[in-house]
Amino acid sequence: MGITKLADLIRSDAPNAVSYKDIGDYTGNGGLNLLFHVGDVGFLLHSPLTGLFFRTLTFLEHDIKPVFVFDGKPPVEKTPVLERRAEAAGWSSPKRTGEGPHDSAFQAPGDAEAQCARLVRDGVVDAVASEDMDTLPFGANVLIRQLNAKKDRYVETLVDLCILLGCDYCDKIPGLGPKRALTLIQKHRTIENVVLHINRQTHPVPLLWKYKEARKIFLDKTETPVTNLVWRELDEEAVVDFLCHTKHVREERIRHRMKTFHEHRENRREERKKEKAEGHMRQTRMDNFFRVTRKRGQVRRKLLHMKKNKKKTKQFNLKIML
DNA sequence: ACTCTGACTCAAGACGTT
DNA sequence: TTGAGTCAGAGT
DNA sequence: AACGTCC
Repeated sequence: MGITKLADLIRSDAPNAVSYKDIGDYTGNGGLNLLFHVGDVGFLLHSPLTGLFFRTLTFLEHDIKPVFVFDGKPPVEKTPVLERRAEAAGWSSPKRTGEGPHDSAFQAPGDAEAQCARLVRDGVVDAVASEDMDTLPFGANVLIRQLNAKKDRYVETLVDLCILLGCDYCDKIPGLGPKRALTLIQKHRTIENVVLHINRQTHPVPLLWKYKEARKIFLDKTETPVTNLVWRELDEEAVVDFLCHTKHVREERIRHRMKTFHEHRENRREERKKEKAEGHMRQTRMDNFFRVTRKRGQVRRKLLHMKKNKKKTKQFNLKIML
């Protein structure tokens, strides 16, 4: 679990920091947007895999190029869990829990989350959507965008706040919840200072508190192992082969989706050509996106976070927090 | 009065047809 | 299973 | 919008 309370805090104390955008608003800007996903290898072993296929095409149709990172952990012991989840989703549990395409999947060394953050930070990708793609991405998939250069200070502040809110890497100060944490951090900036100003009776600092280690994990600036991602076009035959022949998905379904995908793409191509012919680059929706984002004047954090959010049916929303 | 916590509940994917 | 949302009760 | 199917 990530820092769940952060979502609450943002909702209550910085509602303006969130704006909702349709996924379509990213389309048509030259198709250069990258979006980023974290997944579990286990998902490739089971039925939701089909969903992954469909969703990926939806991304592509919006000029979003997804990058998938899978946790390197062996899914073996997790299998029962995944099966149960699959059942909960209304599917019969798959019989073949064999081997997924590990070799074709990119596995992140160490913590995938951290890896993702690094890729964003280094500008390799634009944004991160974390957690399964199956369940709704949420709190943990809030990942950071545009924390370059001078803004690092704010990142540090945010990190300290998150540690106070409670993260996976160290204890928190009991009795110190979101409200007080925010207030204290705003006032004192760092955990060290906060600690000096709290009532140690009512809010005892954990013994051997390893918040510095946690901080280090968050702020870790070391290597970005995967620097050069290579974009490969969709290989229809390979997909069909894997999904249909190996996983026994009905081929017609896949082909059909693939067909609409190509049609969609063709339409867009012509549209773009037509626009170009007209000569005038009219305001793209992307411009609007930035304008909206920037116009938040007094925001508490000069960070840009992105959050992917899914709505009932097929519409995707993006939350952008400044 | 405000804040924190824990215990509880609830839902949960994508497509196509009707 | 997970995570989100709500509520009651204890704590400040 | 609701529902059944997907495997």
